[in-house]
Amino acid sequence: MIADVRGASVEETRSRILAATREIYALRGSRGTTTREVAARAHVNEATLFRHFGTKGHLLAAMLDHYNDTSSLNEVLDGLTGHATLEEQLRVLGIAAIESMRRKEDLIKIAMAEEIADPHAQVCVWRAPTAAKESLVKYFGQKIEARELRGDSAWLARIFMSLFFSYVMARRLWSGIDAPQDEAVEMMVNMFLDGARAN
Amino acid sequence: MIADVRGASVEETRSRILAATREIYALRGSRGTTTREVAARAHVNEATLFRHFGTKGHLLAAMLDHYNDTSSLNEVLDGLTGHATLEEQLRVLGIAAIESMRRKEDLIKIAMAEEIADPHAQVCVWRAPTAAKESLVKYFGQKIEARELRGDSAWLARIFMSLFFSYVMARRLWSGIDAPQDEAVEMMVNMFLDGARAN
DNA sequence: ACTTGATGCAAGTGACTACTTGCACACGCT
DNA sequence: AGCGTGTGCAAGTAGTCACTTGCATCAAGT
Repeated sequence: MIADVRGASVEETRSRILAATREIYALRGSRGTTTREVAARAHVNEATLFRHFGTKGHLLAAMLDHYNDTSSLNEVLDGLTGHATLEEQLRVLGIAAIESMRRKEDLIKIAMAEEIADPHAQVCVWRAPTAAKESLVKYFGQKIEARELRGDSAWLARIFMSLFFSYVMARRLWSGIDAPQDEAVEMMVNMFLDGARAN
Repeated sequence: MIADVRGASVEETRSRILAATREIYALRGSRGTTTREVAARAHVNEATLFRHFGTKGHLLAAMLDHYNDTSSLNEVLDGLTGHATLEEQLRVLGIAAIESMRRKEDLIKIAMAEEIADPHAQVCVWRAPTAAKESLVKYFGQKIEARELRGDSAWLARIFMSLFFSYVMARRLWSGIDAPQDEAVEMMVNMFLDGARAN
């Protein structure tokens, strides 16, 4: 029996359920995910799912918590001192932002769509971006103090992240131009630094 | 009887149903929307709803089609010659973009979430932005020819719209900074034109 | 006056959903 | 060896959902 996973550790079962939850949730949205389908995909009995998480709501919350990695950007920021120029640092940041968003694209989209329907999901999904935001604001603050950038650090961070947020979330709209990612990042960073005005 | 609207024209009934559909979809998401609730909000019998649209899926498609206004941006672009400076033109464009996106924020979110589930919804909702995109690319092309801007017109358009797309769609993330909209637009336009680099 | 068609209303159908229950099995720990 | 616990399995419950049906009513067109 493939489905019989007795003997697997409790944590393994749990994380298999959470992974399945994420997949189904991304496919069908919060209302569309059924505990049956999640259980099936996790190769777990539906009853086991409920024994672990009690209700579907708790399951979703647990999943969103579980896939809420807040760490990544800070590591990137720490490793940034190795890069000489400001351009280079921003490119690294941009690529990190794109990759992080892409990894959670599914969750972000669903969470945005269900903004009103499920406020708790909101909190969970936006927690990581919020932490990232704060680190970024601090980073830009330092760059302003060092007279490498000008303006308001919060707005710089907001605008900087806008570029990559849209790059990931609305790339469907721009299917005409599909430059390789590195090139795109370079273009966006250049725009961010120097603008588009001629001369 | 409030609910008895016999005598209203067929089109009126139809558009009342579509309006209700939009409201409920925005509130509950695609799976959370029930035909019962839509019918109730439209002050229409559920059977009438099905007599008009056949299935829930057709109803959604009809709603997305119905609220797909492609016109607005071109009018704005036409009225742009009255504004003297490039900055001013871009600000007007930015405000128009924000308002247009805000008006359809709910639809955009639905479409994004539905990306996988229902490809038809995609086509409907992205039709207007795609048209807008093309006009904008042309506009930026002219500005480049006139040596007011530099770069690739498609990318300029993409980056320019990124700013406002994120401004609307991710404003939840930036609840800390809530400058008045005009100020925000000014800031974004300035960034777009001159970048953030010091000196 | 008669027909036509859009609608209301009430009831219903079958499918699906979240969640439960009772029991058997199979591991790991002592 | 024995016990606890995590799991499978099958059946079930009460509710909800999309969608249908049959019939009565009302308004407009001819």
